[in-house]
Amino acid sequence: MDEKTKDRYRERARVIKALGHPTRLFIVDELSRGERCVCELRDMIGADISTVSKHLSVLKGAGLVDDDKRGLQVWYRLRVPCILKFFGCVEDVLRANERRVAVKP
Amino acid sequence: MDEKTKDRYRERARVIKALGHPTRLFIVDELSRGERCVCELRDMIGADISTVSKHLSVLKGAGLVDDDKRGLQVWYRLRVPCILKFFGCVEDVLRANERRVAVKP
DNA sequence: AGACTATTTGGCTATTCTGCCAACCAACTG
DNA sequence: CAGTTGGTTGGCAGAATAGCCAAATAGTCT
Repeated sequence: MDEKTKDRYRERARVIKALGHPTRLFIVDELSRGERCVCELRDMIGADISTVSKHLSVLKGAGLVDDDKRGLQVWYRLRVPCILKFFGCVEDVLRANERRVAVKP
Repeated sequence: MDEKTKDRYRERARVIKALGHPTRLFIVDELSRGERCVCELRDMIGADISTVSKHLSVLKGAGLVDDDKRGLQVWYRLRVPCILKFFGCVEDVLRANERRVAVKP
């Protein structure tokens, strides 16, 4: 595998890794319903605002969300909605896993 | 957010996190073309076989692949093919990112 | 200007993840 | 049965992540 191909996989992994955290997954889910400001997200998540802000910057760095300052608040929104379709597939995996546990204990 | 909802996000994140590594992404991509044994994957990846084996066990733990021993070799295959559709979306994100870099340097 | 609010950044510790080596296990071969 | 091959597991050192606090920044309001 040449270096350029490896780089391509690295970039892809970076995008996916950004989704691989419960809090960031929640944020993406929430943003799928519309724009949210950081303080709204912090209230829903219940973590320190600096923690929420860092999660948002991971999502932004991966190109998954965009932000936009209006007055004192910063509003975030989803940049690439197709992500959401993927969540259905993740649910399929989880359902299959539940069956697997039931069948082979 | 109640504890049950958090757990649900944790499970989803675990599945996605399993995909968030260049090597594992490569493996999934390769398995989308058919079954592969560990030694074939090791040759393509060029890492120690124990490293490849551990990546496979992460994927298996997440319910993304299944394995099956035949003779000396262990063959792996994708368990939930819908994953592949997602990769198209990841590419969309990367293309959008390239545009972003071009526009705002 | 000074006080106040919303958010980001820096820094730190604790935890998790990676990848290599060595040891081990399982199935085949002579 | 001894030797060989293909894979997994345990252990460890180094890298990357997460989350909190404190400090810095940027807009608003008086």
